[in-house]
Amino acid sequence: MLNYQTSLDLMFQALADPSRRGMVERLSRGPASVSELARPLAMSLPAVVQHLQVLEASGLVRTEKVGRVRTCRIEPGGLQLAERWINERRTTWERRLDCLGDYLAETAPTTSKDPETGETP
Amino acid sequence: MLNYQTSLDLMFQALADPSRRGMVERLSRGPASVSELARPLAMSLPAVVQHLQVLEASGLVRTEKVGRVRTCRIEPGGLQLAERWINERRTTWERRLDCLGDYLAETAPTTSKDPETGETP
DNA sequence: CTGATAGTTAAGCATTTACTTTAGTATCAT
DNA sequence: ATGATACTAAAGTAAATGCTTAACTATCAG
Repeated sequence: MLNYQTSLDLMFQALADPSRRGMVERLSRGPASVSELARPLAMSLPAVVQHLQVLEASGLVRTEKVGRVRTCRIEPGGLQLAERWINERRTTWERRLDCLGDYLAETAPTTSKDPETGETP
Repeated sequence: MLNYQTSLDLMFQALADPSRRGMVERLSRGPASVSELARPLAMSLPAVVQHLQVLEASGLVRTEKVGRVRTCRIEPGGLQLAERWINERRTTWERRLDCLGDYLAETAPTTSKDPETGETP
């Protein structure tokens, strides 16, 4: 089991490549084989498989081989980790802005002008 | 102006490093100078500045130099792009699951579970 | 069995990344 | 003016990344 930081590293790293994001987009519309994933991409099959390994390691995609075809699907809830991190940043930042708003409203309730220059920035 | 794909590349790439995420976390609690950002990190100051350049290029952070100190702050709405992409994937995937649920319910309404006993045969 | 399909393994290579050190340049306090 | 502070610029490096090609292994259809 990987720790939180490493999981986020792998997840964001996996999403940082347009081909890999393309694969995730394709897979969120339904499962696909490796060759199906490869078809729209301008690269060799081994390259696609390597991208796929990155996606699997990140927990975004799960694959399963039956016969000679490997079927790839979205790992449900795989994106949750990234989503959570982003939401935490947003709320921390928004809460801070609220406090700042309170502070400004309290300190200078009437001044929308710079008292030095008399200008509105 | 950068296109959508490149912006996502830069954003996710920027978030894929724990030091940079640490800086973003610090900055979402309020502005900081370069040295303040560097303090908790086990690396040289130039390294921190390089990370900062990645964050600026990604649109997550804005910096401004006054006198000899460069003040760094979160770029409001910088995370929106990543957030939007993730949400789009989630909804696409969830909608698909709904359809699949409909399909299963229609095709085999009685075979997955006995609604009386709750048992799976 | 034979050939085609689907994927795998391994090795190599150019580029990018994440640092480092060393040597600066402004700015500020005294 | 002098020294300390806060960066900045440049160059070098080890490791990671994103590919490639070539050769190989299963599986399936006829």
